[in-house]
Amino acid sequence: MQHETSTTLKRRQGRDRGHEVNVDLIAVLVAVMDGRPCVLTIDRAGALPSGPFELSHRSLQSGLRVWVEQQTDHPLGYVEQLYTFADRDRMGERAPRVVSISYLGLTREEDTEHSINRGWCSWYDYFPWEDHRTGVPTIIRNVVRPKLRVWADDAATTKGRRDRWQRAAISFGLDEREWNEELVLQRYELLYEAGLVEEALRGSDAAKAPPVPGRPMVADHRRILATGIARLRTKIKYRPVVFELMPPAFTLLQLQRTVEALAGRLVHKPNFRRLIEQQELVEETGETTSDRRGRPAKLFRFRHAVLAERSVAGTKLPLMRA
Amino acid sequence: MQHETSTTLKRRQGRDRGHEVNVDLIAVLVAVMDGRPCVLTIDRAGALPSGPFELSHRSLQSGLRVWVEQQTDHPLGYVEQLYTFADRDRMGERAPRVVSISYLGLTREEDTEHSINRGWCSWYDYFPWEDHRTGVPTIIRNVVRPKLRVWADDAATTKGRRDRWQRAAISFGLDEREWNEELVLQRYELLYEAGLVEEALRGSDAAKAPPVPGRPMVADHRRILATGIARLRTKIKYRPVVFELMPPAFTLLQLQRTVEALAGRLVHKPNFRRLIEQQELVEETGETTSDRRGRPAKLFRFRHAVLAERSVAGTKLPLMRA
DNA sequence: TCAAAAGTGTTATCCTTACACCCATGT
DNA sequence: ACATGGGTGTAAGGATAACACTTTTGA
Repeated sequence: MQHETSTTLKRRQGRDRGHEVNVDLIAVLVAVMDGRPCVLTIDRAGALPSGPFELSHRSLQSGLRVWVEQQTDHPLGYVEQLYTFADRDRMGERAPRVVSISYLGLTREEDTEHSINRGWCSWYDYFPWEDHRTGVPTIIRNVVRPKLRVWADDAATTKGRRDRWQRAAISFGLDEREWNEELVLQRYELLYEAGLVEEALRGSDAAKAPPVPGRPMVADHRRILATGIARLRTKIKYRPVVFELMPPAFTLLQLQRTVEALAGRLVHKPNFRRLIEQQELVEETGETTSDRRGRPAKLFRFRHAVLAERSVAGTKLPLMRA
Repeated sequence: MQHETSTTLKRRQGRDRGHEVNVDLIAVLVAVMDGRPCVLTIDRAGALPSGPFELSHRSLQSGLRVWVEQQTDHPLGYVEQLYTFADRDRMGERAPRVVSISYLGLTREEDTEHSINRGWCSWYDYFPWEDHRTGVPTIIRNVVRPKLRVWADDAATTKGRRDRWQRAAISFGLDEREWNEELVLQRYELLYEAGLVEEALRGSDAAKAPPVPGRPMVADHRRILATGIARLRTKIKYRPVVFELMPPAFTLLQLQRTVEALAGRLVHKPNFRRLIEQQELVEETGETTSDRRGRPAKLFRFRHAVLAERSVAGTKLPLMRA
């Protein structure tokens, strides 16, 4: 069995035909406007910008750029690959086989009427349970928790009921547990499994419990969006990616509000400022703002040098000194 | 431009033909045998187990399992997706267009002659500069550093030379910089860019400088392996994945040696033990070993409960208390 | 004067790191 | 005795979290 190299190579080199698949490139494009973390869709139905990967594309990323710029007139800045999906059953009814390679993109967008019309809307429209900036959303106590309770109790065995409830409680921070903002995908998948989001009910005609509030999206796009949010919430903690979402000059409070919009929770102002300055992520421009009420704030810009200077990796292992 | 939904949907639903691509599934299978972090290849040329994604496969993962089990007779345990590649130019000469979806798999393998014959070999054969357990490898001082120096000096401008050397120094921990074991992929890509690995020389017939030591692999498999190692070195720090590589019962030193094999550096024994026990990752089996010299060691097993109990996510933001 | 936002100082606590040392077993 | 590995104690230093407080502006 181990000496299949030659046949394997033949397959890789395409001499065996018949395994061709359609490959889609799909983008989660994020911008933060006035404290709202927004995602770009190409229509009201909630479809992320996407298009097929073609032989003419130089690479996956360049193919993605082509489609996004064509569909949205929006130039693409920072981009990173998210995940590749290909599950049957999750793409809606009788969908043909497609592999979706998803990407996360970060940009800046002015907060104008025009922008909103062009399909930017808050990701909390799709995930209302994710915004904890003003405390635990009431929807969790009033809707999510009771519905998950029912789902858990619906399990066949005692152990099944306990396991379901434990998963629910951990994901959503129930029963005195801490809320963990990074578990965006876990939460969505749990609701999907429990039949509590619209996407999960599409295949079957069975009369199920009405879903939890939160705008659905086309095909499995809401799952892809959840993947993107989760990735971004994790990444802002160890890489200076927030700055991709900021204008060239900004105040520390603006920066803080952007982080809070993404994380979906508030941060401690004095400590946040120290954290940023101590890490030498920013430098003063010399200017100040005074457009709003309150004391004028110093303007800062991102120190692009840190991208080269540091490799920033948390250790977390008790290494020996060299 | 924004109202392309219908055409986009048509494309997604495959009504436009002609964009079919071959999709390959490819596995980086890892096991640690006697202090050596091993990767499975299906031949002596250094080909990772792989095969085409077919319409009959239920999902990407299940397709992968089929191929790996067929090509290696090895059952697949823990699996996670790594990255999806599709660069032209990196697949060897005139290769046709292929999208490679790569996975990382962790297993246990007995350390027998049989195993070695079946294609397990140390990943440090492919990346000799990555093993810092016995100090900085001589190959870095004697080969890598001088060759990168030449490459850096070969840049057109002063700034180009400075930038190249800075990248080299950060990646490889030169000039008093700290070694960062997570930058496996960065290092390989840098060597590739500098024309210092065999894979980079394949296309051109130009007489280039001889490459740095380190076994090459088929197509871009060494890059995929580097991606897998990097992922694993990062992940062991925040998820209890090491245990996938351990036998059911083990001593703390065995666990430590496994971590060290993966990280490519030594850890501080007393602190390592405290870290493990304090996190309640393991529990005593009650037995002890005495097969070797030295005081008999307690045997431990992984507490599978922690997988459910905790969600383990580092904060790193100065959050406000709830 | 007050509200709102900018900023500074300081302390308590925890985690990481490092060092020092003792224990148990086989040769 | 000593080498090898197992195992504990503890103190220094740094990062984080929390609290209290001052400053500067516009209404």
